[in-house]
Amino acid sequence: MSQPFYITTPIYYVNAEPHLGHAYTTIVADVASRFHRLAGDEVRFQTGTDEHGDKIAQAAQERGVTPQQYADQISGKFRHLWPELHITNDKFIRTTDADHKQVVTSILQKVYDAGDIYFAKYGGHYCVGCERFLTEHEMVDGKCPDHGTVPVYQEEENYFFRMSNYTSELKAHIEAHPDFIRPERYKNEVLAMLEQGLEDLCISRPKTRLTWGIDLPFDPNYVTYVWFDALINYLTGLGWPDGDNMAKFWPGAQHLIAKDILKPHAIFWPTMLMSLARAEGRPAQEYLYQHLNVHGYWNVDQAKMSKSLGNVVRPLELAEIYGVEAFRYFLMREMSFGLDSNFSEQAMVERYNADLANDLGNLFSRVLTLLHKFRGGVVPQGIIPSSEEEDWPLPEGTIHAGVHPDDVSPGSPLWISPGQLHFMAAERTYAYENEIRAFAFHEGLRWVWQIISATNKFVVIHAPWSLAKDPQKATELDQVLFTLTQLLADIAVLIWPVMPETAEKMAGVLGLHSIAPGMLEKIKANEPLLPVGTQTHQPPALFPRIDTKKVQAKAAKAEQKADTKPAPQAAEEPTEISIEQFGQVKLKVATVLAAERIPKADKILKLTLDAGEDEPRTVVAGVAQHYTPEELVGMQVVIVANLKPAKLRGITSQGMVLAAVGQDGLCVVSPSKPTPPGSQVR
RNA sequence: GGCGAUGUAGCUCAGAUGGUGAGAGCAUGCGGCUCAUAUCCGCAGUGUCCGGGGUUCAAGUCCCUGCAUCGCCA
Repeated sequence: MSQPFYITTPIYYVNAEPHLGHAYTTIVADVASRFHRLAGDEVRFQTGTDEHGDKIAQAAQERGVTPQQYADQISGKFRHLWPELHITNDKFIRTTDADHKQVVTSILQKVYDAGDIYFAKYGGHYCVGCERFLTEHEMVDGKCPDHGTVPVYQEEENYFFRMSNYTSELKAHIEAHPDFIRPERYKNEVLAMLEQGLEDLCISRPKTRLTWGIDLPFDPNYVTYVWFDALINYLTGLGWPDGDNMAKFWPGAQHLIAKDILKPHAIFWPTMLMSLARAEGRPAQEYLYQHLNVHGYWNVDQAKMSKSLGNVVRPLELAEIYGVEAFRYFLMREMSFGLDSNFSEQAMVERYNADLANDLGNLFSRVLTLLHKFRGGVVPQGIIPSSEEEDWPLPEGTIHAGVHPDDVSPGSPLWISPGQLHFMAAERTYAYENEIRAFAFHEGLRWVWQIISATNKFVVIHAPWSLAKDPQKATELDQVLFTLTQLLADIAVLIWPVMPETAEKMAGVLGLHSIAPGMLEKIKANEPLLPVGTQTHQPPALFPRIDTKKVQAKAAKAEQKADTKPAPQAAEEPTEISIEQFGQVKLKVATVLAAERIPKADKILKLTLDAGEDEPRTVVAGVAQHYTPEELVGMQVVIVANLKPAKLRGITSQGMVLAAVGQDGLCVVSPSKPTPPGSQVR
């Protein structure tokens, strides 16, 4: 347990809808939060929306609504997106919240009273798009280089914050705390800015130009500059000045941002905090945040994105297609934190198949199948040796099928004993923890995948299916299956911050009630997570492999469609398919356990089916106009069992019910005699 | 214009303080196993370490220079 952890994302400007960049930042914050919760730390995770400024006022005007209405609308979109991405923020703050206005006002007054804000005349070329004055040098042909518009020359009096006074103090702090800004490249960038010297910061806008903002407490003719307003949200959210959370969480404050807003966070904000500290007569150290974590951009490779969705490419849709968990994993694994990365559907599918389906999903599936086959799914007797050396005794000449004898006799480089595997996992868990704490998520996940890989190797080396053939080796088989099952539990815990739902699903199947703080410590201490005798369940396919050929074919097809504008509908309907193609469709008999109407949906019913699996399936069927729910209960139907789950009216449908489409209605297909649920149909 | 970063196998990238034969993952080829989601394990490669100069007994690793890409600042 360490210091309470306070992580913030930027508050997102409501001039645009949420996109990949917002999602990434927020997912990173969520992963860090979850990791710290797992480590037993107290955690507070805050995100929100920034709602003041010229641009918002303009966008609202264009739509004929008030700025507040407009802000409410976009802010709501952010707020509702996060739960869908399995994000667990403790606080969602808005700069239009009353308490925030209060805090900003109060801080401005303090800083003003302390003499760090002064009034001065300023003239310059103001660009509305940039919301700031441009220097002569910045303009190209008298226009703003970013917006291509001619700035307006304006002379006005404004309030300025004495930022320049803090230049050397900030520089000293950064030099004394090398990880104040990380990764290092951004620290260097900030030092370079400081080297050039800071100017004072204009922190006001006259109301003649803008009214959508927070009034300056010492001059009602002005509103506060958006950055000065926005940054303070990090304090408001904790109940500044004297809320309980303030004392508890502010000392462990860490901010998370994308590189484009480095300057406000690395320069404006610390100097504001130093000024506030000075105004309160406290040391600056008490007010400065602990870390600023800076990440790079996602370059969306349009060419490699799905064409199946048409020409508009929306990375967030990939989360719907391949699952939120895989989406989170991909973002965390693919980007070297701090650097730019490329985002493409192809890269995501490759990671999905290689890391999630082949390595993790398949490991989970094979180990549990073995456990069920040979030990009834019960965790057998076994131990974790107290040291690598004192390993469980290895039978002489243990040679198993699957590998060359020379390669895997005990002592050879490829050999892994149960003790070695456990110790290796413990060691990698330490490494993983260090990387995650340092925001090197991609590195952290690499360590976890080393454990997964070693566990797969362990399966082959010890070949439980061979051990099972020899009754003399029952103890050895017990130990091997014990070890493997414990490793699955370890892995579930380790991936929880990134893929919480998957981890919990794994835990459930393993008979582990929940994933709780303290488990990380157990793994590091080589203590088993699953008691001997624990009953496990049949494994589901965590990440069904994605057939890349199908995806490509689909993409190609969609591309054709896109090329020839009026899509020739009937053109591609293959007249014949192969038996293999048909074999890919898994049809099963299922019994309807329950059926219910869905509010506001007159065509579909929500069915709960027994398909001979551990848990009942939910399938949405479009039969409401032809069957009453009562008629269906108890009836046997045929379902497509391996259909990709789809969301209909907010309900995830895991398959579809087959029905004959006649001239006057639908008729559900049913076996002609009662058949055990789960029976194959072919 | 100033400053900085990056340029290493087909792809994505690791490679403090210069010193045994240049690495990982993915993709590729070959072999093995059959518990598993046609998955897993093993083996095998290929690289002018951006080009050119230099320092050194020794340089992806230091210096200079050129090119390319990107970023920051003006």
